[in-house]
Amino acid sequence: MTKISDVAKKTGYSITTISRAINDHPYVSDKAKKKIFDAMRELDYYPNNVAQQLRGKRTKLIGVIISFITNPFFTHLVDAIDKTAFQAGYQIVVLQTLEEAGREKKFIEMLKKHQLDGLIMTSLDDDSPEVLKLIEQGKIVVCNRYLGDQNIPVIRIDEKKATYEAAYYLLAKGYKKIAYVSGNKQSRIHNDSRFLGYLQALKEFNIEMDLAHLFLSRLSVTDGRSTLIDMLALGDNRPDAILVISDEVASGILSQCHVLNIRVPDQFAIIGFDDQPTAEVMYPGLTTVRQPIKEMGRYVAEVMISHIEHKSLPQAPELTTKLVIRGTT
Amino acid sequence: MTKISDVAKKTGYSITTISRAINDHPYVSDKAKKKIFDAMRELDYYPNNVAQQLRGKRTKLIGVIISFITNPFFTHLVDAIDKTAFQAGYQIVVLQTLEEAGREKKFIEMLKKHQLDGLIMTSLDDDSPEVLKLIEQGKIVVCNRYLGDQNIPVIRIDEKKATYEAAYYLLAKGYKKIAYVSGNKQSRIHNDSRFLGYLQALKEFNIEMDLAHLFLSRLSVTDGRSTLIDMLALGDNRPDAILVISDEVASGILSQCHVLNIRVPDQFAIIGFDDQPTAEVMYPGLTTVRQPIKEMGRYVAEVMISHIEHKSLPQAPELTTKLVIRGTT
DNA sequence: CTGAAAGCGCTTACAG
DNA sequence: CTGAAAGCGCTTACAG
Repeated sequence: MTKISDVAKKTGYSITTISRAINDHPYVSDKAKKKIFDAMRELDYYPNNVAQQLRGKRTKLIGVIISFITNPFFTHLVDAIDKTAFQAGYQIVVLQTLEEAGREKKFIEMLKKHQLDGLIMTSLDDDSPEVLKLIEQGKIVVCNRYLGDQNIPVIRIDEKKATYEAAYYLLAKGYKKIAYVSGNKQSRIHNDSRFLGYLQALKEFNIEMDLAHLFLSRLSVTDGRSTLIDMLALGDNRPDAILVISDEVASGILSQCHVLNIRVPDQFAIIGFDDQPTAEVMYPGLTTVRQPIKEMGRYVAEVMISHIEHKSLPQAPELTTKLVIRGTT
Repeated sequence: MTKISDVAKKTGYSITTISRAINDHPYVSDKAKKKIFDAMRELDYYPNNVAQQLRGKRTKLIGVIISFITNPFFTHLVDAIDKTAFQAGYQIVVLQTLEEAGREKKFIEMLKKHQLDGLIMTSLDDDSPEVLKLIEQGKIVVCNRYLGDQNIPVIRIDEKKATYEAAYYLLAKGYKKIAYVSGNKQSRIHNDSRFLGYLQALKEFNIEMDLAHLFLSRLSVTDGRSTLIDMLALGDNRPDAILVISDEVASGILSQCHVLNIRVPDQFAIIGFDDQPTAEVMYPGLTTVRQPIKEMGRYVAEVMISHIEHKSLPQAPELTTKLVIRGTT
């Protein structure tokens, strides 16, 4: 492995001068620079980043914790974060928790061990004092969905408004029995702004929520399929419209409608959430709440980098959702 | 920032002993261990990984280069790689090229600068001597699709067989004009085993390929839509079946069929490639070539780690594709 | 079982 | 414009 002293030996300059040339320091003669860069090329020398870090204290690595990398919402978010970070000279490390206990902890350790300059978390299980301290220090930035302590700053869309508008749209169209399908757990539903937005719309139309129309912990395409079957089992009390907090689950429901010869939107209107690429190619096209993923990703990356570099924070953009109407409503 | 000397001061033991306790070295008294671990907890001390690396020469980071993180094929591959690597104590760094020149080069530099222990590449533009050397040294492992130098070891499915079987299936069903739609560029098609498999099937049925039925550089849903329109423009010479080397593009074609009221599979039979989650929820369900992504991901990770740790290579699994028949054929 | 000291490959304040 | 030396936070061979 060639190292800086090899370049020094080859050129006759000191290690100090080689280092300065590499780091674009002024006060290195052009003659020296040329000789040094030539030697570096010949030796195929690249400075050992680890040694540089030990001095400079920066890894130029930002961790991004997501639950599943196979979820398109997260890949689009990561994509936006990556593009912004890359331009600023940072590299993203995608860390998936798989919703397994222990993984999150391990990733936070990576931060504490200085493997990472900062950590962007799209979910947060552990809100222990140490983690809160890291958030305060700007080492951790939380974005997207966090349903815990309300004092923690979180970058997110106006979630309540998003579901309020979607439910309102259905109600205004005359649908009366609107089911709510979410990946969220029972225990956390009371803190969930998306659920609150749905409730508010119902309230404005003087409709009482029917607990039988609440379907929780529905995460996958398969869950979507079984959710439709659960709904049909309600007989006369079955919903006439479905607000699903995930395009993935919505696509399972819609697909199952084809299997069972149920007409959409005649028998069931369906609204999804996210506007993933799939929504557009489904048949009929899936009406869904589009999230400003790119804007959110860019902004959260900017905030993270400002913290790392001790710069002033960028101005917050408006993170506005939009109901995209297609064929399922 | 608390460091090892802080722990030493607090416990009264030497730095050496602290280090040994951390690294589970034998010959540290239980009494010392207890005192040290307690102090570590109290101080919220975590060893600086960067300093450890400078001694140990390992970052425990493996880079994975993909073109787009928003492509489900890659996320599933990354998922499988990640799971295997995580178990072995490695963390994955997902690097997307966005097919932009320069990014790949930058990522290879990360390897040379020792930011990464190894690099898994799912595509490879730069086959310069230095890169070939890194491949030989086992620092870089190539998997999936690489259409260049035939002497480079690549971990991949039997691509020729995969498309041969798909095309054969269509021909055996009586389809005569089979279009071939690929994301590949014109200039690389002659090295593309998938294309060769298609040709071979045609040959066995004594059918000459029609150049008008060859659609290249088709990468996105939108490309799929326009491809269908291009086909319709062929009038009498339009294909009766379509072999698409991407579920994404296939979903664009299928969706556009709905828009234009074209019956599938009556007027067009369609076969995709990958068996992405979307394939199952399309209407009708998309017939497609399933790739053994998990097995491939696991295996490529195992090979990478064996190289890094100078262990003997794992046995290669059979990477068998399978034609999954649904409603579009 | 424990510790002093060298060294990993760099950067940077200090001196010239 | 250039260089000798200290030091970043660890690990490990050597000595006890």
